[in-house]
Amino acid sequence: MASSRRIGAPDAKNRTVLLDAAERIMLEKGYAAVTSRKVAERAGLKPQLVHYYFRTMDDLFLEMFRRRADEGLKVQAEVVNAPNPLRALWEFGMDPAGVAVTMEFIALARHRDALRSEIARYSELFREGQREAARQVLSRSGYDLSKIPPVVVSVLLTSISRVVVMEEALGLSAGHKETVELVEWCLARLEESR
Amino acid sequence: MASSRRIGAPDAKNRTVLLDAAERIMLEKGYAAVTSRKVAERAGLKPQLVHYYFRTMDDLFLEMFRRRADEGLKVQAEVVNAPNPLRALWEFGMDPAGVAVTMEFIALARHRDALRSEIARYSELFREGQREAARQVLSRSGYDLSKIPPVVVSVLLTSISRVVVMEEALGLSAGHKETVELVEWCLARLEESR
DNA sequence: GTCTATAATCAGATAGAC
DNA sequence: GTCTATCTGATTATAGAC
Repeated sequence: MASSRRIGAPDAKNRTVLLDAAERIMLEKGYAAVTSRKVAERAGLKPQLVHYYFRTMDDLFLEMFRRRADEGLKVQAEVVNAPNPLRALWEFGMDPAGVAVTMEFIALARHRDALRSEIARYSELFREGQREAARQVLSRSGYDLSKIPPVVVSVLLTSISRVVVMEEALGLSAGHKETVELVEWCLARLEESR
Repeated sequence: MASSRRIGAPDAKNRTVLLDAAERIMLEKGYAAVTSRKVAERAGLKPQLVHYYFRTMDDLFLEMFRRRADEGLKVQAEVVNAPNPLRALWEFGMDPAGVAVTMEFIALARHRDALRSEIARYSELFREGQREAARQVLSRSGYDLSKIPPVVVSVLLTSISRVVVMEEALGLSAGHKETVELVEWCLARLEESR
């Protein structure tokens, strides 16, 4: 049942302050540490204000995710205009903070349905942008798109960067150097005309 | 400060019951839902018993992880004896429950140091086992090991299976079919003598 | 439109009883 | 060796004041 309690304006300054605080906590301490008290404390506000601007903690997480994903889509749209789009996408995907926050949202989403479907929706947009970039690069370089479906390039770049960065964060690095070298060798070949 | 409170015997029946309950909750609802109350409820025991058998919740998580990882290492050691070891490893890595629990532990570990280093230690063992399997397969098939370092095969199989399974759980499947086909085509080539 | 006082519940942990 | 009574504090959320 939807509560009738009033909610703060979407463009209020404190709302943004709270989202910023929540995001920093999520990155530093994980999603489970994002409680109304800790968010408020970090924002320098009273805990009850979290519930004034966000009806529930789930709403807060949803807004955090949307804000970040919209920003990420903008960055990706610029990144694919680089001289070597695949290489630029790869480096974009190797950003430790980006990977960490994404992993937090995915872990959180496994059991929060609203967040889960929102992540799926946005992920599809990210993948579509990457697929299109790969399609252009591959066809420009003269590859047979029926043999190397561009979308596979997107899945591989996403998979490898995420797991390598995640493992580094855990203190595991076996095989990373060799794998990164192989990926970069492949990217160089894909982005060079034949 | 180490507490002097006594702790239950490692082989007590209820200790196992609690670990089982905790593992099911982690799989179904995520690590944040693994609280002493919920674990006890699922186990049909009193909440205080969790703290009798495990000094802290962190200890409980550590024991859950060790039990599972030891079991996983045993399974992997058998799997690499299959006729097509890489293919068998790939299928082992595509197990949704295995991936889900692993992801939960990794997310949890990012900010719990004891768990983090334990995961790193075990991950190294898993990777080493896979590396050795890949080394044997590749050299048997006549590949040049200096061109395709076997450890890369391990990193790639781990990365791709984890992310594909994770995305499926979110309801995202764009590019998966094509990627799985490519992986299986590669595996077939690697495991066939040339 | 913005914020506070307060309810109701849940969590981790320990000392001490059987 | 096994389990319980209980403390202390944190957490989400709402109704209502400014």
